[in-house]
Amino acid sequence: MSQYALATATRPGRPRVVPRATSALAPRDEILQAAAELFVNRGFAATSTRDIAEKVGIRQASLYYHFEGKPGILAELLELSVRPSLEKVEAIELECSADVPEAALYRLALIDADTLATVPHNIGRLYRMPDVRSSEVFEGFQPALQELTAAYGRLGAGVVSGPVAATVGLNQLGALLIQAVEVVIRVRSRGDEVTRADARGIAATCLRICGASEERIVRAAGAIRGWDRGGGSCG
Amino acid sequence: MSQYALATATRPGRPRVVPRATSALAPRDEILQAAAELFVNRGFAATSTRDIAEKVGIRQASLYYHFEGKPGILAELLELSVRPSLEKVEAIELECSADVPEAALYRLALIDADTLATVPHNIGRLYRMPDVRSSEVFEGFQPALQELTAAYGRLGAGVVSGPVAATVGLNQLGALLIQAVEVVIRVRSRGDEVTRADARGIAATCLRICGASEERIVRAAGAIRGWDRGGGSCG
DNA sequence: ATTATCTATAGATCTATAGATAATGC
DNA sequence: ATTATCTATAGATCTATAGATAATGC
Repeated sequence: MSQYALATATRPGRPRVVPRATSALAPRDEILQAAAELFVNRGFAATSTRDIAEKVGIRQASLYYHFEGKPGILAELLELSVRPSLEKVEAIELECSADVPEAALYRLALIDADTLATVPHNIGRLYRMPDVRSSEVFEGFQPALQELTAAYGRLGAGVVSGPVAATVGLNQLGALLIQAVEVVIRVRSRGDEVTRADARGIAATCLRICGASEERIVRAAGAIRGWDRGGGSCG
Repeated sequence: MSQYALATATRPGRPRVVPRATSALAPRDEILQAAAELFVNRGFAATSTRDIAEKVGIRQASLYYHFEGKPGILAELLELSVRPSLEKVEAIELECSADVPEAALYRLALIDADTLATVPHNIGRLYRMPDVRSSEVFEGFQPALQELTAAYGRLGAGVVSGPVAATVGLNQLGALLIQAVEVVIRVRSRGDEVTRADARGIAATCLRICGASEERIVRAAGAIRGWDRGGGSCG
């Protein structure tokens, strides 16, 4: 045996009946990938555990070594597409919503849009699918999603100007803003890519929805750039 | 027996094990209603024929007297949500696209938005669901949908002004316009109603997407009013 | 006779478990 | 010993058909 272990290093465990392609992914991640693509393109309920296994190149029963069935796989995929937002929303609210509320909203929208734009196989769609929404797994995520909507609402409320406040109710504002961010999902569904520049455009749209002036928007975008470099404090 | 047949007139056929509620609907339509609600709220693949039958109050096997299974029911629902548009698109294009293209686009968008707004249980969502899109039934509707997108593209192309034409490709324009109309589906999914006024606003949005001036939009909306009263000719 | 249901059920999935097996790693 | 697979299969749906039955209508 050479001391230079190759990428194709053989793993422990009985070999697959269809030999593994030289995939850099761990088996668990291979399964997540395959499931993501099938769930998004054919539907969650329409995808059987056998479909997933076939795509990976293993036997149906072998899935259960890595996951507790289809619901377990779904749970992990849902987690992947919201964790980044949830992790950062609290920090963003604390950091700077008081003095520059529009910067905070811009930042949250940008992170969200970016996550949705880069997450594999457009799994942001899962949240929109009725078979997912009515699954037991989804119930566990509902509180987190509502909290996220509420955060958008609070941040938006700090930005809104008089005429906007008169038109759109505060409890609708959060939903409206998330809606705007989720354009990313729709664009990707059409097969188009969403660039970092697109994401900034979407974040700006969120501020416009709140009635922010173009000047405030430019300032908010500028504040972000400082963040990305320096990190943390709200100059 | 009285000569005054009641609405609850007994029908031929063996009685149901769960007696019919006094539904004005024909059994076939009862099934369509129940299926529409389940397909949209739980998903097509996630809904079994037994679920549908239960909701109607009949036995699972009895569905097959009225439909050729789940796909047959789906086909009829899909039909319901596009037939009005398809029926009228040709007439609209012939009537007046040459002299007042913006009126034609406005009219088509309005009819579409109105259909999507009033169709029962928001069945416009079906076209967006991956389990539906990958079903065999859906393939049959794809040509009609593409033709509809193409019609939006042609009508839009007659309206676009220079700066818009420079930005958005002509083959994308149709998709973009349909996208705008389908906001109706999204709004209804949120639980909100879509009024006739909302539909007019969406039709106007379509013209704005093409870069039409507010004046042209007002004129287009006015032309419609003439139509609704008089019918047919393009003054 | 016609219509609209019913009951019963075969056959096709689909999920999930039990237990065997073939690798690596120590 | 540990890990990751395999084979085999029980039990739970789910779809779709065959044939019986209970109404109305003529």
